[in-house]
Amino acid sequence: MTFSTAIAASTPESVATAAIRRLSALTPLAQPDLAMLARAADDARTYPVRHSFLTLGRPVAEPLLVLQGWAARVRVLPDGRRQFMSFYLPGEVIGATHHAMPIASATVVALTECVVCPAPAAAPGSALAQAYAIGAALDEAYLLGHVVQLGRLNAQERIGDFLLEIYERLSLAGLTVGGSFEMPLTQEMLADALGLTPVHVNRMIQQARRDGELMWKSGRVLLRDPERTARTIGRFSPQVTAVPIVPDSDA
Amino acid sequence: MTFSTAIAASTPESVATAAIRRLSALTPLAQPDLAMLARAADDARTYPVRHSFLTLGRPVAEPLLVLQGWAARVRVLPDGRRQFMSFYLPGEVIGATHHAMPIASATVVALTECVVCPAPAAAPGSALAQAYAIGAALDEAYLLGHVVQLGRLNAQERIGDFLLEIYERLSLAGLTVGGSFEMPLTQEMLADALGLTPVHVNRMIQQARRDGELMWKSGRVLLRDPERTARTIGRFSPQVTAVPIVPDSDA
DNA sequence: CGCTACTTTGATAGTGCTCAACCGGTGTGG
DNA sequence: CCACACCGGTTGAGCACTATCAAAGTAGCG
Repeated sequence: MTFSTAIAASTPESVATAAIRRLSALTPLAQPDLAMLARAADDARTYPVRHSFLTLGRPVAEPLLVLQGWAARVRVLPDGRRQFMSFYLPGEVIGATHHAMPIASATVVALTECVVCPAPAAAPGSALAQAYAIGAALDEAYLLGHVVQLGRLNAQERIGDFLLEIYERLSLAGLTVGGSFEMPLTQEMLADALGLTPVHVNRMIQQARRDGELMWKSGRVLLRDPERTARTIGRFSPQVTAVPIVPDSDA
Repeated sequence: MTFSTAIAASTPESVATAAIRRLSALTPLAQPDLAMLARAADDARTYPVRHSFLTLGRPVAEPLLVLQGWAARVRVLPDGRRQFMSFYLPGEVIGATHHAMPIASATVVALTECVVCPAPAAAPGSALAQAYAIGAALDEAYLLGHVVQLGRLNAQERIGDFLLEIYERLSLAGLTVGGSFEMPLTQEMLADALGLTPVHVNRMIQQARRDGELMWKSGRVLLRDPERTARTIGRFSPQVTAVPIVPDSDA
């Protein structure tokens, strides 16, 4: 209940506002879907940092919709090296097992305090089902982007690319304010996402600051010129709008 | 028709043998499914090296079952840097779009001459559907493994891990002979998969040879002691058998 | 025989890592 | 109210791993 109060305190917002905003951004949702989500949010539960939502090799329970907070898929090597493989932000679904694989292929832990609720089952063909599908596709696109990032970008580019991706993702949920956003990760966590050392992450961030690329103070990041940064990295942004939204007849 | 002749020439083998063997290894297939596969293989087509099965941002056509050869998902940065994100080996499916995303999130190219056929649609609940589902889960597990590899393994470990993974995957298709297997990738391609330089890949391979870890001659690799190598890297192998299968009669 | 593609080798530079210490804010207990 | 501990961020020195550039060696193929 530390920094999340800033969001939860403002009046007409429910705990599910950001998540609903993101899903609506993927596909405009109709009333029944919104009602389902509101109802599901009544079962919201709060989990502390380091809580494991899923454990590698253990069965997957129901899919969870993240309402607030950050979670991540992580793998820890026997010698202690750690790698974050992907992140779950508000409006994203943990354990959306499109394929009927009952076994978790990775551990999912809470990076911050997290509020989650059961992801309501979408009626086949509904807008919510569409939103889930797009979400799953984005998931994979982010993962592919992560591979490129780790394989072919240098430290500075990785940091820029990562922040741009987070910026885009949080924007979908309405969690950015004028190019700035909450970044609850420590530099050590960032290092574990980017395949770097905490010390080196620190140095590269400082250089980016000196170069006027970003501001980063007390858990909040401001990207000075996202477009320019994206261009210099050659960042590829998965386009949500790539899906033709044909309202009348679809799958 | 270069090295693949070694496989295709032997008599009772069809062009689909390896693929069928892999799918059967994922889940024992019954007669109707096998018949479907055999029929689909009649529509097999051969594509040359560098053929694009899918192109980033373009619509996805029908899913394709790889019968022979290797393909890969690739991303090329504006400045020419290249990264392979995942591979498709015989028995694996290109464009298995579990989520209804009509747009390709990556380009898929043939790394060798490839024989592919349309992946026959599986009846819901059939063994083939189950095989596809397990295949999709493995796909994701390999991708997650790739992230860890690029993020937290050094050059030698990456090479070892990669070869072990390929060894396991080819084993499912029956394409290994006593710990050795065809490895059609050039060292440059390997570098693009592992996020390294061709020169450095070459040096690390030579060191692995000197250390007695492997033999590598004219496109064929022999791992001397896979278990030991796996242990020293701390490799995590996704378990196919995690899915309950009735034990008494298998392939 | 000469091409082309791939592998190998050498020398040198640079990016990122390791180790170690210090700084600053925050929470806790005396 | 201050001492202390703790966590995360910051800094420095030195080193290791990997990249870069350039060239030579090798094998298949027309």
